[in-house]
Amino acid sequence: MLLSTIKEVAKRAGVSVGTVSKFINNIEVKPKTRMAIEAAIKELNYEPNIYARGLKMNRTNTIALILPTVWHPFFSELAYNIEKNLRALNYKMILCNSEGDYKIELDYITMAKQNQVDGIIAITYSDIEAFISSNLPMVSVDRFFNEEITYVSSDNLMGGYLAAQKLIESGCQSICFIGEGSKKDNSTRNRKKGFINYCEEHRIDYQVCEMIGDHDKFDETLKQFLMDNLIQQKKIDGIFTVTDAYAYFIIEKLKEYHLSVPEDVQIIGFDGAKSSKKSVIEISTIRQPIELIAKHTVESIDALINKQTIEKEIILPVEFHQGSTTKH
Amino acid sequence: MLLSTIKEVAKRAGVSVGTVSKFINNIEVKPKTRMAIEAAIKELNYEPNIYARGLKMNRTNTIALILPTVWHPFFSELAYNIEKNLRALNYKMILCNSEGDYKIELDYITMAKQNQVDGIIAITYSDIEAFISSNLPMVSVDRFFNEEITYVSSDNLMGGYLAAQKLIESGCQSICFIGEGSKKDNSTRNRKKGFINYCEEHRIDYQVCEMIGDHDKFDETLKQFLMDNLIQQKKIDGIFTVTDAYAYFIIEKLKEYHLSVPEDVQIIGFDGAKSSKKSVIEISTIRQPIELIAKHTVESIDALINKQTIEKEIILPVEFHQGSTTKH
DNA sequence: TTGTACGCGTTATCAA
DNA sequence: TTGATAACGCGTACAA
Repeated sequence: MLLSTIKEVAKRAGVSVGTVSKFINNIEVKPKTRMAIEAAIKELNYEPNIYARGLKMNRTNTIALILPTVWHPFFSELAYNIEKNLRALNYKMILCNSEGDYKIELDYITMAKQNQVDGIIAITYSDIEAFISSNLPMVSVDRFFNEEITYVSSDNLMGGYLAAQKLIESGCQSICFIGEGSKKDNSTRNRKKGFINYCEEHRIDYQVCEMIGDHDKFDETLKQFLMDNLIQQKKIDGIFTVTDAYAYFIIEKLKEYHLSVPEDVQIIGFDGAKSSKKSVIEISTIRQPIELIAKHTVESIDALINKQTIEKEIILPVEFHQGSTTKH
Repeated sequence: MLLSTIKEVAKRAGVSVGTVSKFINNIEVKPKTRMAIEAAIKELNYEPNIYARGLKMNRTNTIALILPTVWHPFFSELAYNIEKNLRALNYKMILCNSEGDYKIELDYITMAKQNQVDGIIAITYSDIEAFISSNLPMVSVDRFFNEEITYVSSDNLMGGYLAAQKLIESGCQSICFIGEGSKKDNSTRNRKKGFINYCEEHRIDYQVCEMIGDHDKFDETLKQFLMDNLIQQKKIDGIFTVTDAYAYFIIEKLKEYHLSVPEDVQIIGFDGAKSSKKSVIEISTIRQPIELIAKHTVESIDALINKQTIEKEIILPVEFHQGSTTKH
């Protein structure tokens, strides 16, 4: 079961390599020669060597997907859908878990530049612009870099707005936003902004518990915030968290103090990812259209690779998912 | 920021391509020439073309990971860890979601044969042996094919045994195994077998609710089983499910009939995967040593690629995780 | 220590 | 319609 080359196939079929190449690439050949080539390929168990082809064509049909970690419901659902869409266009996908580490991200980008891949899909909050050359097609998901770099994102602004609206409509009197952001991460900033927009438009009092950057202290800050506003005094009865993960975390914390959700406090998260195809979303949340994100991301990277012109900014609609953490 | 070739670097540095190649591959050159080459590389923004190298060397430092879907807690945790281990050995990983579809699996294997990858790591229950040539290194995870194909697996037999033991130790009087298997899938069969072994060794009555192959009817079978043994009469007070996913499913079902876990029925699942690094395992379960599996799998595939001799069968220990679905 | 020249497997050009 | 041959970028004998 050894592999053979196009040369051997040509010799066996009694034709030239050029003709075999044409056949492989679906260019018309005489029925008779076609049959001879087909037979030779089968007999010799021939498979085209993609690397020789890549060398010649400067195309490998491979895309790198760089994300923090696939070990996370949102990213695994996204990675699954992106791979599915890529495969439909005959691309392979190299999975790159950067763990949000700038150095690892650069390693992957270096790899990409070595012609390993035709393009990059990245979810990153590091400043990697400088390392992206214009001849390396890239699509950013969730993160805006600059006017040049195509990006695909959920409508985070609308998501935050919707969350505030739903909390109020479900009967909350006093609501807050809880999250941990980074300066770079405009998507989480927009979630907060949308939330605030709604509150200010409707003259509703709101609070924000946030910590930029310094992750270590957030636990403490959060605990203090919950103490002050929920446990010692029930000032707040509605919470919007920047991600579902935070929502789950807070639900656990509240349990410890015997506050019940949604009776005492209602909570809305953000993401709406499921940990597997069959599982269900338990909490109330703003759901990102993951399938759509994947679809548009792949369409964009494919268009970039094929030098077609495309929208540089794609914002996709979110929707509210009613779960068990808000009242009907 | 255009890419340049080794030729251009050589010209710029005033040396030959051979010398540059040596430098790239860490073969000693004179300090003076080294500096000239280093400068030229920087100036020309040179990156070695991995495909030209791969063509020449017949190595690409890329591994294909074939699994049903990364959109699943167990597989995403596994994929994450495998990629991490591969990266440490300087391999890239192509992620292949086969959705358990034989045809898609073969497509990926064809790709692998075209020299896209140096080896395959596969989690599959299809009969793909025939398509694996001996010159394509492969490690199977969880599935035994034959004596030739290296495989890495949890100790499923011990897991089933442990589950039965723990249920009994937690006070169960009458226990059962619930699962859906396939004829090919020896890992789930072993879970059942271990469970039965314990019961028979200790002369404990047990039941089995199982369906091989025909997925459509399983829902109905299961419902009937629960009706007969739990809802109408409380015959059973301990359940071992073949995976965590089934455990969750059954917990939901029991809720509908107002049976509470673990008070009325205790449940132990199998897998113990977390949906993200930070999340916690809620249910009682037999935990697979995912990190260890990843580590040994990667070591094995690397050894195979480098033609080293290795263990053909690696069985790794499982452990019981105490969660909220069994009594202490 | 460095340079030359060939080959890896494929596609593209052009002539037949 | 087919065949011959020159690239593609790199590694490596072998020669200098």
